[in-house]
Order: sequence, then structure tokens, then C-alpha cells
Amino acid sequence: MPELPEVEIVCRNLSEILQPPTEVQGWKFFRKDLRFVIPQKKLNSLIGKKILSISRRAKYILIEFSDEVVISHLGMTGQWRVEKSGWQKQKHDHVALQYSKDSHLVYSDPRRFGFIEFIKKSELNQKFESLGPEPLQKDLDFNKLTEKFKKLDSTIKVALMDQKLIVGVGNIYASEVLFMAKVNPLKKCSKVKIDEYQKIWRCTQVVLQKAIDQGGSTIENYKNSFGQSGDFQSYLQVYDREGEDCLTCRGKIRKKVLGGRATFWCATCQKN
DNA sequence: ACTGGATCCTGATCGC
DNA sequence: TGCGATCAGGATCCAG
Repeated sequence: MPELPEVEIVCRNLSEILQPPTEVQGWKFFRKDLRFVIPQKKLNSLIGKKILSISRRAKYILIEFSDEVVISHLGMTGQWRVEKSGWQKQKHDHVALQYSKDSHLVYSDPRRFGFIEFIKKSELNQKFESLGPEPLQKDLDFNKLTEKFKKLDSTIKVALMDQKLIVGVGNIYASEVLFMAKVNPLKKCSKVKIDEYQKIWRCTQVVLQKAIDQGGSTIENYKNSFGQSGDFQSYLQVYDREGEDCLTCRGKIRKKVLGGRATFWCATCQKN
């Protein structure tokens, strides 16, 4: 589900809901593990403490306290949703953060690929040291990225999804970005031309920004914290459109599994 | 040091 | 209608 745009939307929702000086009133735990064991004791130690800010790094949501950071990753199917008084626990609700007398933020996640971690602020840099740059940062260094990608042996599609190289691009947006850049996803990184890389970085920014502006993509179950779906799915050009006509040239949309993930492209627009 | 594949988990969908 | 196989927005671990 959630790639950079969806995580960004959830972050913005959480920022709005947990505006300072919101304090943690309590936690409810309905399960002891997600992808990892939930650090219940450490989270409970935050009761009474103020939430200072909510931010995003890659596809991670960071809830910042004075000395600690709670990290939430949504995996494939994680959601944080607001519940007011009298909410009924649903099947896949695993954790709830009580942030006012009768309000909770509930973490639900059917597949439980997501996780909640607790770390000291001082450990934050180390935690994320292997992550690539944020694609939407204003001073994203296109040349440095291109240089790094040029050396790789993998396909451009697989590399684009590698969080060590550049963060935030997942399976949907990788196909969409390459369509917009008119680059064949099967092409080896070393064969992609310099001007094609320029287009790829630019299109990555355009696609991700537009997806954020549209509230993300709702394919199966993505909802923001207020239960609303995104709109970007109606702008998808190739993802999940195998056998259909390209919306630009009427060529056929193809599908191939790369690195274990379904990959879509237009056989005509992205011939190269 | 890289790359590709298997793996974690539940639910929806597809084909027989 | 039923049932098994396959697939799904992610990231990590392991073998080659």
C-alpha cells in the first residue's frame, strides 16, 4: 500500500491531529507483535509526555518526543485512523494511542508487515544511515544519483525501488515514473543514458508530488487517518493495466515480474 | 559487493 | 458454491 505519497499524507494527518501540546494519555495493545515485538513498556514510558512533532523519513513516520522517537512503518497494509469515543475494536486493530479524553489513533494492519519502534533521538541518524536521499528535497543531487545508478547491474525498475539508493518509490510509482520518463523498466542501469536519468529524477519528483496533491493512491485498502481514500489511482498510466491500451499511444501495456514485483510498461512508448 | 529469490502475514480474486 | 493457487502498496535475510 503505502509509498512515499501515502506515508506523507498520513504524516500530515497525524501532525494535524497531534498538534502540540498534545500529550500521550495512554496506549492500548491488542497484540504483542507486528513485524517485530511492540515495545509496550517503552511506549508506556511516554505517557504524560508531549508530542513535539511528526515527520517522515523515507516511508517511516517519526513521532518525536523530547528525547525519544517512535517510528511507525505501515508495511503493505498499515493504517492509522482516528476514533472518537465509543469505538469498537476491529479485527486487525493492534495498537491504539489515546491522545485526549475520548480520542484514539488506532493502528490497524491486516498483514502485519508494519511495525512500531522506539528509539532514543541520539540513535536516529544511525538508524537511517543506509537510506538514500529524499526524492522531493529541493537540492536533490541528480548528478550524484546518476553516477551511482550508472554503476549498477540491476534493471532500472528494481534500482528505483531500492531504498538504499533513493527512498520513497515503491512498486506502483516505479512503473509510473518510468512510463512518464519513457524509459523501459527492463533496461540495465548501466545502459540508461544520462539524459534519460535526468528525466527519471524529474519524473520521480513530478509523479510523487502529484500523488501527494491527490491524496495518494487507493488501490486496495489505503485510507488516510480520517478514513478517506486517495485519488491518484485514477491517474495511473500503466500500473495494473496489463493488456490494456496505453492512454498516450494506444500501444499495449505489458507486464513482467522483476525482482519479484509486477512491473508494467507501454511496449511502444517505452521501447528503448 | 552485488543480485535475485524466499520469507513474513492475511485477505481478495481467479481458475477449475 | 467450493477450494486451492496466486497475488498484493515493503523490507529483510540468505545464498550464490
